Amino acid sequence: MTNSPTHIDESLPKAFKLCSLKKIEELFAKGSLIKVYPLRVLFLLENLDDAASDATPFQVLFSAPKRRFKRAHDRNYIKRLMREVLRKNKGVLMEQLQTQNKKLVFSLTYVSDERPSYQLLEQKLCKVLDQLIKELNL
RNA sequence: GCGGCAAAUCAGUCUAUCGCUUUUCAUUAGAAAAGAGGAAAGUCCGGGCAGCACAGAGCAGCGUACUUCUUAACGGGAAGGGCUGUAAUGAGCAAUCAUUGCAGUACAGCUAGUGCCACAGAAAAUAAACUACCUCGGCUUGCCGAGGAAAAGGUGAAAAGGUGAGGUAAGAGCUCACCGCGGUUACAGUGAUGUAAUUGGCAGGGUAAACCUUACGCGCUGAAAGACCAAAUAUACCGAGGCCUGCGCAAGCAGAACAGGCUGCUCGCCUGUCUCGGAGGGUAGGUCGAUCGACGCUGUGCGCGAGUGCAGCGCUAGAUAAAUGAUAGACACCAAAGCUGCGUGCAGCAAUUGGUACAGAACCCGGCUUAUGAUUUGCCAUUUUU
RNA sequence: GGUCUCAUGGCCGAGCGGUUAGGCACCGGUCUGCAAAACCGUCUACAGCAGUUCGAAUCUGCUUGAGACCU
Repeated sequence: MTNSPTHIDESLPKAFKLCSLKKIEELFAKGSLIKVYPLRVLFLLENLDDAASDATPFQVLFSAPKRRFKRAHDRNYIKRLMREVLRKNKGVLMEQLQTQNKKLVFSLTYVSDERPSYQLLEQKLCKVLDQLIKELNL
């Protein structure tokens, strides 16, 4: 998972997705909260063992509430957008995590009532990433 | 031109960059191929599939309800019949009837029983008699009493067959003609039903999307079903009390009692063996189910049709906190304003701006319902012009 | 994914085929120097669209919204 200088890795395969039910429950029970409207972020930091070297530096969960978006295709659209933005802007976060040998588990929840545009979401999500990196360095 | 209904087709396309899921290939890096819908939706029906249950019977419950057909099945679909509304035409004094077009139709049974029908009205279902009508009697001469009758008035959603004529004190299916309604018979039709003849003076208002009756159908639960792997396992532990009857030396057998099961209930059948209290352990996940099927397309035979037989070709998502996307550009289509032409609301033109619907598979099929952008065809209704 | 329930004024809530009770709130009045309390009065409703029926909040179908349960 080393980034070459010429080619920026913009992939986001399934290993980065948070699937374990136990981890999710732990996250929602103990996670810390950051709010950057229209996003709501819960996160949890872990020390990475040497044995689990193949593990990804972070795992993320995307969520769009059914309460606010009645139609399935609207929820899918929002989750796709969030994933798209994260995939393009995750580089800095990855580097920080790898140098500190830590693992981050976090969730992204969209809490507005309106369908977002790509540009708006990118701007907001970059703010979120900045804050996360600040938290890391504390 | 606008609106409605029905049927059919499509569901924006291409390029670049960066990504997602599955499969195949490759030692790796990576490469190639495939990747949402007509409704994937609502979950309103039906089936496959799976588990549990199932000697059998009865009761309850749920559903369906013109006929015939179609199908794996259906509450779906097709064809046909009846009924209702509406328009036109025709017959008739009228009541009403016939034909045609269009639209609708949850359309078994109130003549099995029970219930309900507010208000108004005399009376709301075994008929009855407020006003008015007729006869007789009385007198204060416009009222009272007795009787007749049920046509007229008014009420209501609905008033006890309708119209016309005869008849009568007045009237009444009281009688007659026609119409409507019911019964029977014959004929036609697989049948719903239709046609004709004959008969009944007419009895029996409506309501079953009121209880209900009749006929037919339905075992229950749904992929969070279920199977396998892994892991774990408790009919365990502690305390208190109890341990029935018969036979038998005993082991055991039989019975009783209790508990449980037969997933709506009962009969009936089967299984097990003590009760009370205390304390207290454990359930990360993975694989299959799961995508070749009542499958699709083409041709052809049968059938009015829904459908169905045969032949050929094709393989067309399989995810699992859940994949098919984002950005940029070009083209296509729609709308708006602009210019030109004239028949003044149409045609042509180049460029600009905005928009391109409804909506996301979650085991799989057959329907129904709802949402929705265009295009084409047919039918119906309406408006305007020639 | 599956199963089921509910919807009546601003809020709570009765009504099971015949003019939609009642309470709270709001508004107006009486009372008071002013207000509160009390009393009197007014206003505002059957989620929507069809059907059955003489008549529907109630019965039936479809739609919309809200909520609950099953791992």
